[in-house]
This record gives sequence, C-alpha cells and structure tokens, in this order.
Amino acid sequence: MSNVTISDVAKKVGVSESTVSRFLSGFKVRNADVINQAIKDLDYRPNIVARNLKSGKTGLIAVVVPDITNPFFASIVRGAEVAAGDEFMIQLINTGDDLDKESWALRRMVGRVDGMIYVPLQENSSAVDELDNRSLPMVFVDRVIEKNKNLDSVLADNFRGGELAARHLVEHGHSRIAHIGGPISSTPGKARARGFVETLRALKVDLPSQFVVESDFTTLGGYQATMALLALKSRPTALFVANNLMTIGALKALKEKGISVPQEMAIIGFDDHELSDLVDPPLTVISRDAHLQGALAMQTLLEKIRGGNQFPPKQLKVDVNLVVRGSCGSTCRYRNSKTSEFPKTLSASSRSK
Amino acid sequence: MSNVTISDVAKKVGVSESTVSRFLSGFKVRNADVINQAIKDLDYRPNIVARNLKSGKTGLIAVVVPDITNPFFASIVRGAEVAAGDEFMIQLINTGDDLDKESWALRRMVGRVDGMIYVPLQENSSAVDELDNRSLPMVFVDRVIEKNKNLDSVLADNFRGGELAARHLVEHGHSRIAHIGGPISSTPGKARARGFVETLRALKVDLPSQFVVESDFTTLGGYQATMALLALKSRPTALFVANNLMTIGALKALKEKGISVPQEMAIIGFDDHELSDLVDPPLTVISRDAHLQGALAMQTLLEKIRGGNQFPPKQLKVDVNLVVRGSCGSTCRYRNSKTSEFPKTLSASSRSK
DNA sequence: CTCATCGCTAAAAACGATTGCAGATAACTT
DNA sequence: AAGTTATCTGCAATCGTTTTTAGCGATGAG
Repeated sequence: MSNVTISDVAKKVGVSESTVSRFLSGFKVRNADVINQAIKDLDYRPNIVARNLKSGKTGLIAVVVPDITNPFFASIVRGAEVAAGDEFMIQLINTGDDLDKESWALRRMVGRVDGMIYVPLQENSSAVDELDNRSLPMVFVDRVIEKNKNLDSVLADNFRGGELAARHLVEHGHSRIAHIGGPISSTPGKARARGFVETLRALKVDLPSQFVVESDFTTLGGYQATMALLALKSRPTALFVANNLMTIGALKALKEKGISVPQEMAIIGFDDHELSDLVDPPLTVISRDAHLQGALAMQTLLEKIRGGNQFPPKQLKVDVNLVVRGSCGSTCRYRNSKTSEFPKTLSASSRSK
Repeated sequence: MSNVTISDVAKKVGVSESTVSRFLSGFKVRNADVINQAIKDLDYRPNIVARNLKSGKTGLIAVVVPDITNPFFASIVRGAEVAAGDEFMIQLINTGDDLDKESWALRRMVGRVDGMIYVPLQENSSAVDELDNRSLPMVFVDRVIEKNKNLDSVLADNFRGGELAARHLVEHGHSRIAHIGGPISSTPGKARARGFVETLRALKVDLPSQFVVESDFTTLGGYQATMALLALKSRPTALFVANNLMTIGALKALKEKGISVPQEMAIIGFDDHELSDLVDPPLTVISRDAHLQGALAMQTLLEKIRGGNQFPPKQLKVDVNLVVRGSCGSTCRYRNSKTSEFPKTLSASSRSK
C-alpha cells in the first residue's frame, strides 16, 4: 500500500507537512536535500486524490465515443491522447449507440473529469442538459447536438465529402447513382447526404427518391440497404456509402449477389482504411484525418480549460479528400497497380470555419 | 459549477451533514423526503473526489495497451469496458511501443486507479517494478512479463495458433514455408513462432533459418520482412504472418511485387478482421475472440479487487481457431465464394490452463 | 540600537465527503 | 407512566493534501 503520507516524511525529517508540500511544489526550502532523501527512503508518493480534492481538478478528460472498435473513433481517441500531453489522461466511454447509456455516462462525468470530448449519438439529443450549464468544458467531435451547435466542435467537411463523391461518380459516366446514408438525425449522416443530393441536382442528374436510403452506420445496415437497392426493378449503377462500416456491409452484399465491382456497380466509401487498397477491387473513398480531428479537439478543449471561458467557442472543420483507387472503374486502367501505398504520408490540413 | 455541497443541503433542510450523507447511503432517515426535495432543488451532486479520498477507491480501471488503433486492442478494451458494468470506468493509456512512456504511465497509475489491465510491451521488462509490490491489482492480457508471469493473465493459445497455421499450410502441400514473427521478446511473438517451428519439425518439414524472420508487429515491419523473403535466392511458397498489421504489410509487399496469392505465395495471417474476406483473395487467418479476452481480464480483475488477494492468481487462455478462406489456395475451389459471412456469430470458448 | 525587510517556517484552516461515538428521540414492554 | 430498547441524530474526527496566516531569526539601513 501507498500508506506513507506527507506527514510521515515530515516527521522523519523533523519539519512540518507544509514544508514538505512546499518542497514538492518546487519552492526553495532549507533542508531540501534531506527531505528529498526521506522521500526516496520511504518511497513516498503524493496521494493524487487528496491533491485533486484540494485543487478541484482531476487530470482526466472524458472521451465519449459510440464505439472504439470502429477504427475511425479509435483514431480520434488516439489523436486526442497524443495532444493531451503529460497533464491530462483519457477516460474512455463507449456509448454503443445506446441513448440511455449515453446520458447515464454524461451525468456521471460531472466532477469526475476536467473536460469532455464528445461524439454525440443524435443531433436532436438533449443529453447535454444532464450537465450543469457551464460546469464542464466540452468539445464536440465529428457530430454535434443541434441545440448546442454554437459550442466548440471539430467536424469534417462532410458536405464537401458528399459533393466530391457525387462529382466523381458523375465524371465516370454514371447517371443512376444511389446513396446509402447514415441516420439523418446525425451530423455527418445529414451533411454527407446533402452534399451528395445538392451536387447531383446542380449537375442535373436525376435522383429517384428510392435511391437515397437512410441507414444506421453499421455493417448490417449497409448490407441490408444494399440488398434493398439491388432488389429495385431498375438498379443504380453506382453507390456512395456514407461511412466505413456500411461500406463493408455493401461490399459483402455485392459479393454475395455476385455483382462485379466496378463493372456492374461502382462504389465509393467514406473513411479510409489500411486494407482499403487490398480489397477487390481497391476501394475508392472519401477520407479525412481522424487523428487530426481528435488532436484538434483536445487542443481546443485544453485552451478552454486553461483560459476559462474567455474565448468564444470555435467551430473547426478538417478537410476531406478523394482517394481514387479502382472501385469506381476506368481510372484503374490508368493507375499503376504496382504502386505501393506504403508508407503513407499523413497530412491533412485544417481550417477555421 | 457544482458548487453546492452536502453542507448546503444540510443547512437548507436544517439537519446535520451526516444525516444527509446517511440518506445518500441509503440509511433510514427521519426527513427523507424533504432532504430529497432539497437535493433536487439545489441540484446537488456529491463530490466524487472527496468521496474517493475518504473511501480510498477511485472507481477507475486503467487499461494499458500499445495502440488503440489496432482493432485487436480496441476489441480488448471494449470487452473490458462491457464487463466492468456500472461500478468502474476505463482509463485508457496507449504506450505506443515506447518503453519510457510505458513505465511513466505505470508509475502514474498508483493511487489513480483501483486496478489495471495491462498489455506489456516486452516480456523481459521490469516496468511492473514501478508499482509498489502488492498495491495495484493487475491482470495481464495477451502478453505477460516473464518475471511476473505467475500473476493473473488472459492469453490466447498462441502456440496452438502457430501449430494450426503450420499444419494448414503443410496440408496444402507446401514444404517451403516462412514465418514472419513478432518480437521474440513478446509473449505472442515467441509462442506463435514456437508453435510454428515445432510443428514443422514434428511434420519433418525442413525449415531454413532465413525463413524465420523476427519483425515488430507493425505494417511496415511486415512489409520489409516480406520484401526480404522475396529477395532470397530460393523463395518460400507460403507465409505465416504472426499478426494483423504485419499481414497487411505482407500483402502490400506481395501486391507491389505483382506476386499472385495463393498461386505464387500462400499466406495465412493471425487475427481476423471484418475486411479479411473482402481482400483479394479472401484471407485465411488464425482468429481468437479479443472481446472475450478483454472481458475475462476485467472479470478476473474485479474478483481480485473485491476479494482481496485471497484467491491464487489464475492464468487463462482463450481458444484460437482456423478460419479458412482463399489465401492458402486449393480450398477456395471447394468453397462457395458467394456464402456471406454476415452476420457473423461470435463465439469463442475459454478454458482454464 | 531600533526598526523594517527578507526568507523561510510551523500551525491551522480549508477541500467535501464518511463514520464512530454518545446522546436524543421514538417505539415498545409491562 | 415508567423502564427498556431500538432508531435515529449531531458532533467531531478523519482521509491526505494545499494554502493562508502569523511568526521567527537573520540581515541591513538609518
């Protein structure tokens, strides 16, 4: 047990507790070296909890994500941790798409952490109301809550992602393009769909209403949505899928139905993966730097924590970009398939909104 | 701010702090309902840190992994979190293959958490010595530290994994089989290699020393190791790669060199992935249930925390199993490639060692 | 020689809860 | 109604720090 307290050290040296405390805080103290020695001898370690009680800080930042096994969220968490440096450590919460768990967790965070990085489940949620109004510094990542959208956030340029995808498919000659989207109640689900739909409209490409399917960001959802699209009397010839997991589901459905990509169906996903260029055919995707998103969120949060609420909230966006591989056809002819993508240079810029 | 303390509540009701405290702890109290009302009115929330100081508990479990962006570790963390239930929350630390960061983190954990689930970087590490001897309940997952291997642990049956892989390749007629292993200084690196090597010996298959390459569990490492093997005057015809990332690296190398799988090179990996059956060709792997490993670790840890050290440490192992797809050849002919693997049933059993 | 200044120190008061103890109130007995 | 328990209560101590306050001895100026 770390039973040895500051008072033991003080007693051993023959000074008061306050002197030891001051020594620990870096003040000049008369018997510095003998105190130091005593600390080593006794293997004294300050009780963090007591220190926290006095200071009112915990040294913890909550990172609340839907599911850490989604590589995209894992990257966010990693980025956040790296940016946190030595001062703060990460408390991880998976909400698992469960609204009850989400609000339970949020309520619990008050007083346990100094700040929160938060990927909410739904835009119309009132989960944040659980928190006392100004008590917990918070930054949204990837998604926001509608009624709190004036708070700090670090999103991706989802609208532009949808636009890039639509444009890319149209440029490849497609005119029957479907979209498997995330929940319309989530920030990226909505924005990606909007970018897609509005771009097609601007390009005068007809978009039957059955071609826009709202799904749920899961593999199963993507699979089912694809199956539904394939069951239509007149199928689409191309597919824009709004996240990584649904894209996997879509690919499984296409494979199961024996539909060749990109000949019978072109497909473009959202969010890159190390395996994306190894699937058959290599997957064209819209990508963005999730690590950077996490890091920016942490940075923003730390500014808030350190600076009080003196700065106005800021809404950041990271760029998206198109990674062309083979799954949309044609370009794979021009592409040197022997070009290794390894090692990959990670460089995504960010810009203020 | 959660400025309102138990004393405010007491004052408002006109009782002593201890009465409010007892009410909160579920004791029978005379003016229970008026206290309850006051708590609601003031929106009082107990200060967790103060409570922790008194109780000596923090309600936190540290989960220390090399890198959360590796899906395998993400699953461990998720499994651990699920098994933790309501009582404990997760503090996540990525050591990032950095020994200094690892011991820094471990030292820091004392007093901050009630227990630790720990994937150490190296078997011969002395990182655990940072901790006071019996102060912090701990369970190793996936890897152990040699000198502490009598402590609790939840490993995979790595030796059997190596055996299954070797046997599978031999059964497919290969006699020139190479192994790209993890660091020999890590538990799974060593055990998988041993299972592989000993099985080949038992089967009387010759194994040139250059065919056993020690790498580092990274994508880059797998890539370089594969390149080295391909540069040999007499190449292997099959490859057993000891983890998920190195397998990706190996595939990238093979693709870059234009070597067809499985015709020119069969390959079997370790650890499954949702994308594994979508790569070209579908990847045969040794898999195990990482989620279960994490859950078992948490369960074991909680027993330790609740029961004191009255129980002897236990070493658990989860089963591995062979998932046959196309990357080792032949079987893909007999395999109905249209069979979807979705939805996937997750069921791995565990057994005590 | 006196008084202010400086650099440090110990003692005591927080931080916000829980808990042992002794006393007060309530609930039964007879 | 008085005596005996059984419940519930407030006081004060405690958890291990930090921080404020007041004071102490040495130094330097006038």
